[in-house]
Amino acid sequence: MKKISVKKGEILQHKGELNSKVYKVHSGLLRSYSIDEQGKEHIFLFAPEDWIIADNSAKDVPSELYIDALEDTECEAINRDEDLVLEPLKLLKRMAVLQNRVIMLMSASAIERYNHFLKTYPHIVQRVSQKMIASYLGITPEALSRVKKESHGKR
Amino acid sequence: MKKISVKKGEILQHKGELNSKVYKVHSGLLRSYSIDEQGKEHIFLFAPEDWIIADNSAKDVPSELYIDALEDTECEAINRDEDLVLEPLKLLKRMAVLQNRVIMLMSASAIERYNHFLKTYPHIVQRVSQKMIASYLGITPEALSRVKKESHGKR
DNA sequence: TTGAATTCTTAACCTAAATCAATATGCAAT
DNA sequence: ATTGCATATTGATTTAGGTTAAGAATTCAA
Repeated sequence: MKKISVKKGEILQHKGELNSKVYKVHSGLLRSYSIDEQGKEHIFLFAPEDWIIADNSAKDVPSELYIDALEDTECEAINRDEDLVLEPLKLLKRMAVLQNRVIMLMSASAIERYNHFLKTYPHIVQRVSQKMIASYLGITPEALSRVKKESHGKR
Repeated sequence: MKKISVKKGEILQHKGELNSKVYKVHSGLLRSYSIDEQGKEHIFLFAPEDWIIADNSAKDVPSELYIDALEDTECEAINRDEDLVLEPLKLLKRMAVLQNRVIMLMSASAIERYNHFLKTYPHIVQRVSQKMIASYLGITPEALSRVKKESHGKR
């Protein structure tokens, strides 16, 4: 358990690392993301204040995710087994978030996912670029731009 | 913690239930799935022997998933807080599975997801219908049928 | 402050997968 | 065996979202 300061843009953890840590954000904003074979980024999670972010790969397997800072951030690095003991309830919350994410990706259209994101994470919306939101939603920035126009029309 | 026998087709748990249980499968095969607004089923998870299956919604929130049996199944119902204490490592494994699922859904094509599924769950492939696999992959049975033809050609 | 670099938007076009529809195959229950 | 029903395949068509490209708007560094 140690305090860490990360500046905007700094990478806290790379894909492929072995004993990855769990980060508890005190202030600022972290994100985790993967890069696929075509070199495209896919944001897995945003972690603002009081969130916990980590790669969840099995411990004996190289991590899948990068973690970096979207804002200057103060956080705390925790070992994965410690985390399990210290904050079991937060872990369940993270499971809930992930479950929701899978369900949305499987059953909702781009517009629906966008509106759901606006509703669920209004505080994050204001702090990140459209590009980041698109990446989180699993669509291109162009598609998001179009989706927003449609949403406007509806209100 | 109590033993339960479920026959193929029986629903163990409905969407909307409040204090949902965690099921540990001893033999047989369970699945969890959601049904969207258009009435379409989306399989969230297959749970064969030794797997654990549950809805992961926050405890104070109605569950999102149905759980039913794809084969006659013997399993054990566990309270969610008990589960957390009894099998913390399995819980981490489930997180790993979910993370992978999100990454696949966001960054891989239907063919890639199918091949990944074949490689990762060869034992499940033989036990469920194409329709079920398609539903798990987030595509239609028609699309899966086409994808398989392509895969054949490539080998 | 100004130039360079991202980011955002818009448009035209393209492609993967969905939808719709028809047939074929398998399976369960009498 | 025969009926009925779900599953699987195949083809034609549609559609959501991707790709490419170009211009406008912001952000950032010097």
